[in-house]
Amino acid sequence: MDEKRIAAIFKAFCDENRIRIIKLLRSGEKCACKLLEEINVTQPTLSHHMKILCDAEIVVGRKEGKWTHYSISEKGVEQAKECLRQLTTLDVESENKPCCEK
Amino acid sequence: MDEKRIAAIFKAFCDENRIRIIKLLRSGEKCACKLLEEINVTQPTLSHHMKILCDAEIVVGRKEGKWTHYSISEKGVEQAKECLRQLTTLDVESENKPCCEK
DNA sequence: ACGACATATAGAAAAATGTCAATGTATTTT
DNA sequence: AAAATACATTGACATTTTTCTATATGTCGT
Repeated sequence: MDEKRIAAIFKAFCDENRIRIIKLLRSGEKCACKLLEEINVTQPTLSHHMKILCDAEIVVGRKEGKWTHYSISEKGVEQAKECLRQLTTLDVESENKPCCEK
Repeated sequence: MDEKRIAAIFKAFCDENRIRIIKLLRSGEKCACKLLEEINVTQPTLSHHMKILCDAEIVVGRKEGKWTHYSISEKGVEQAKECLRQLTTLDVESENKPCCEK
């Protein structure tokens, strides 16, 4: 995966309000109006955050009439975890010449 | 952990250059001058990114004479993984009233 | 002690992000 | 059909982040 996409995925988790939204969704699917009651932003701001979360595929939206129900995407979360794993797993294969020795 | 700290941890992973730096460190400890050769920023900008990575505890710096050797912190990475797990694990306990029903 | 080197810090400019008010688009309710 | 509701989009503004140049700090070699 390219750096830009990886960055987009983790951007989901680097705003305080988005973290609050994710925490709220742990208890299950919620519609935007419910989320709006719980976090202290205006409706357009919430909508903006939901877009970022959905683009990162951490959250999915399900439209039903005039409501949109959001929930955590198990698939997206797995991808984020896998991404974090790949990024941070040491590569023992590549021999690493010590650098900047005296 | 509070939202601010969680955000700080994941900020490590939401800049393209920092992701490149982390990828470089997978092959083992590297000094700043080596990293500088590989990513396309000035020395102060690299220094700035290293500070963010170290503050997030994803990377640790080891000073040795005039050099600073950076490496991925296994401990910090584990904490990030655990954090991601906790954030995204569904809470089956809390019953979730369906909201916004017709 | 002096010059060269490695890195950090300060300050400013540029770019990206978060926020809100106003407005648009569906859909539902009356 | 009109009003109300739920959500998205637009555009403006403020804040934060990224980046640079210039400079400071600390260490090494001579």
